[in-house]
Amino acid sequence: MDLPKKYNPQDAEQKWLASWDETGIYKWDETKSRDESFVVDTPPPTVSGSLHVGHLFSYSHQDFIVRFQRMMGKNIFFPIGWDDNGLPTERRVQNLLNVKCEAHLPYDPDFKAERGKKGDATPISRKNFVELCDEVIVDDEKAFKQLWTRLGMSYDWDQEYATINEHSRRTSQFSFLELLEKGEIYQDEKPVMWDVDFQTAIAQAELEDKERPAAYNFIRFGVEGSDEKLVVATTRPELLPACVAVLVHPEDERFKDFVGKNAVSPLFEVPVPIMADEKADPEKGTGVVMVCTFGDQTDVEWWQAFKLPLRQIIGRDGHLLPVEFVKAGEGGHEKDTHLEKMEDGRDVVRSLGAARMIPSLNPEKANSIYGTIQGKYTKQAQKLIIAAAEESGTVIDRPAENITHAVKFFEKGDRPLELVPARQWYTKIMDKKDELVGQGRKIKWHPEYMEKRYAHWVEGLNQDWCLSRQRYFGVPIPVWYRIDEHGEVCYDQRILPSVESLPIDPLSECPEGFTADQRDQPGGFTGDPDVLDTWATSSLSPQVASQWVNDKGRHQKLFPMDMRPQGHDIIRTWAFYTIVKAYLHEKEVPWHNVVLSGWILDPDRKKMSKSQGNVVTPEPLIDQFGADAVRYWAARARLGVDTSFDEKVFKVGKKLVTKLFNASKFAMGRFDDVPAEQLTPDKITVELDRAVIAELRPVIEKATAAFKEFDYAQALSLAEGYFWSVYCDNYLEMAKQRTYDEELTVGRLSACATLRLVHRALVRMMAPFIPYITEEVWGWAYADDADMAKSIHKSPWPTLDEFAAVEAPEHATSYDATVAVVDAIRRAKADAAVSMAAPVESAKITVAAGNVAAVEATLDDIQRMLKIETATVIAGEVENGLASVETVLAPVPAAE
RNA sequence: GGGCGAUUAGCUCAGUUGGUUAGAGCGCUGCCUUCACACGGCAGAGGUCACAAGUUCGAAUCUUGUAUCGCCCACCA
Repeated sequence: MDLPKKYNPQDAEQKWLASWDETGIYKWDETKSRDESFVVDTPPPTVSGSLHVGHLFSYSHQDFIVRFQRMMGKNIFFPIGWDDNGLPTERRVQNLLNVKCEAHLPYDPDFKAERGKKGDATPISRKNFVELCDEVIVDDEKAFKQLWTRLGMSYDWDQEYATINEHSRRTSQFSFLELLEKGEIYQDEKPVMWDVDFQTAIAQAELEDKERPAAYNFIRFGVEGSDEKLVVATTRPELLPACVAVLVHPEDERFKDFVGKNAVSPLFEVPVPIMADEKADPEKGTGVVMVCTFGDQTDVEWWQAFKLPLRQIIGRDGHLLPVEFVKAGEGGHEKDTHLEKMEDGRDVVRSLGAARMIPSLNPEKANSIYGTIQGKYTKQAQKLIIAAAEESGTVIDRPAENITHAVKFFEKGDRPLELVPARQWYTKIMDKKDELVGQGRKIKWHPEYMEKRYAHWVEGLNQDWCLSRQRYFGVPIPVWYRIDEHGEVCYDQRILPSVESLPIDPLSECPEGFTADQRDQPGGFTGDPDVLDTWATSSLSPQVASQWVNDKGRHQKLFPMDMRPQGHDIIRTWAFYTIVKAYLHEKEVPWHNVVLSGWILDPDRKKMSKSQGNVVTPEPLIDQFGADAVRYWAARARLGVDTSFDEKVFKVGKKLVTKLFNASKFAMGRFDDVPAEQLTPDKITVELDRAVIAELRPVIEKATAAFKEFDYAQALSLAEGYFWSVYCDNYLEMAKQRTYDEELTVGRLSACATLRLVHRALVRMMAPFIPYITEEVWGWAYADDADMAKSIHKSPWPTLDEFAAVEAPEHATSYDATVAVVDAIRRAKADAAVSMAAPVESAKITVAAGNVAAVEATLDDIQRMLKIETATVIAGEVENGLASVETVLAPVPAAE
């Protein structure tokens, strides 16, 4: 065998990628049964995001498990998708092509965008915009594909999908329509969490708390028919004009007498009821809370509970809306909007925005003050209100107290969320929290404690899943509405598309039976302008990959899936919503296992992320260390554990690759001239060889068990430990002298068979982690074995059966006792500062009585390894129960 | 404030159901140019397992509490 002197990872990567592609070893076989398959719900990476080493890390984890399952004989379904749906792509297209989407515009089939266009953004229709997104992401997806391929991901590229492509849109819209029909989706108009910059509603899962400085302002409210004052503490004085009530705790003696009366807000002089409620905390602020529409979630709850009027002053763009204060108590003017009970029991805000009249005792003054804040952002309005209050001299009770408190933000947003009443679509989840927790329990989480995070999230949900987003690049909500003869949109008269027609864009396509010129006309129709939350589509990744909509048989074969790999940060979104969808559609769990990777932290233990500016880009790493070494680094981290980015580990990986290359080359060179047919387990007759195989058995057993439980890190550690220490450092050294025998003696045959069979097992145990070098080495000797496959990655995972014909060593302690003796002699040589190859004239070896026979059984190998002329083994007291040795070194030959 | 996780050698981490002197890699020190590999080998130094109390014949491992760090949730008057 003529083997190369050095291993070059780059060359090997190119060579084997081409080979794997050509032979199609990673292809899913559609004809195999579900039982024989292992099905993965791969996370589609956000293609417009930047790649960093964290991606290499977590994606490698999936591949370890998949490659193990493949070697276990499973038919692997390992698709790959691209998450190109949503805001990141939308922003990229806007910047790159200088366009903006205006949903109401008609589709222009001839529109062409130019890159780098200057000047004002060109307004285009939603359909045009989506088409541009499709174009832009092609390049991103190429870059990702390149990287995943090089990393050695064993994807079946025939199963590629994208979350915005036609199939995903069709699947997502189909899901929407099916759940609508089942009554699991409804439309409602109520206060929602609203981002004033993105101008869209968002869901609870997209919230992020941020600590912000604020100040308690102590503001005096008057009490009707009394000279007394009630002092309210508020961090949001700008909402004073939106105040609809004042609340105190029912048991609070200080305020008992006020309940039932009216308070009068300062500056605007709006009479509002003083009410009692348990939720008003006497300890907080002054114990008196003003209810505004809307300062926070509690305001919404009080507003609903007490049927308070709606005084919406914050607009969807974050500016203060125009309102008019009118004389209070003069009938006919009270046009505040209210919450109404619908026939189906839901509460709905009626006549939204129709009335912006607020009753005041002094409308002239109120209008004058409001005039200074109308149209301003909330922050400016706040300053102006405080200034006005200070100016009046009677409103401020005492100086403001500075505090910091958590404020809700959209996770991608820059300004706090507002609560704004709006018509949105929801998926019902509040009514099935218990069932959803139950579904989580049916799934195995790796690591296990992650299940609690899921359960806590579900238990803590306080609202249904808001599905609609007021954005452009996404899956359109497939609904049209009738418009009545007065031009009013009738939201309860929905027109739904047929399943066959999906996907549709209701803004550019007409419902059946209508023509385009009836759009937005009295008696005609209008399309729902919103798109679905990206999670509404991402949560269908199993159904998208399984072709649920198009091929029920195929879906049956793949669903529920075996494994969902993902980050723990998106348990509340991706994992949760996927569980929701699977439950709502099929009362099923989407997968049996979730495996959660940790994060990569920079050396300062901060999460690596683009916004922190501490990312390490992946390609140079692979260039420098090779894909195998990068994967090795990933494999050392257990699931769920955050890991710091440590370049030393890449070096260790590279060393392992080199060691495997060299050790393989050497080992194979030792048995190369013996026909493989002769190197069978039954030829392993020498005590040392049997002892070494006895050491291997538990390694195979434990690594297999660990891998079955998704603990790849443990499996690697076992294989690597055995390879380096037992195989290389000890066994190769001990057995190689026997392989130098000129005759094919029984001893040489036994050593060669051991070297080959153990090596053949070890290299397979490392194949899931370092697929390139193992494939390279495999090709040298084992690709033609009858019980193996051409590719190591299609060859069977090692089992004890392969060594069943090897008898156990005569002495149970053979290996340990032998190594103890070897170590003792090595120590003696090290103490004498001579080479390990230095000859020893005689050695008197003392071991525990029980080990004498064991050591004698391997003494010949020990002597040949350490060049010992004569050796005697005696029983005696030894420290640590191992071995001690007295050696007489041979005289050093005179230098020539 | 509630929950989850972590705390083991200078650094990065293993330590499976409590069991003899707590491990690995890197780094460090000394030695060995041994015919697979100097991207190597051998040997060595280095730890009161965060702290305290408890259970036990025996605790890094179990219980309780404390401290520090990380994450998630709640807290927005």
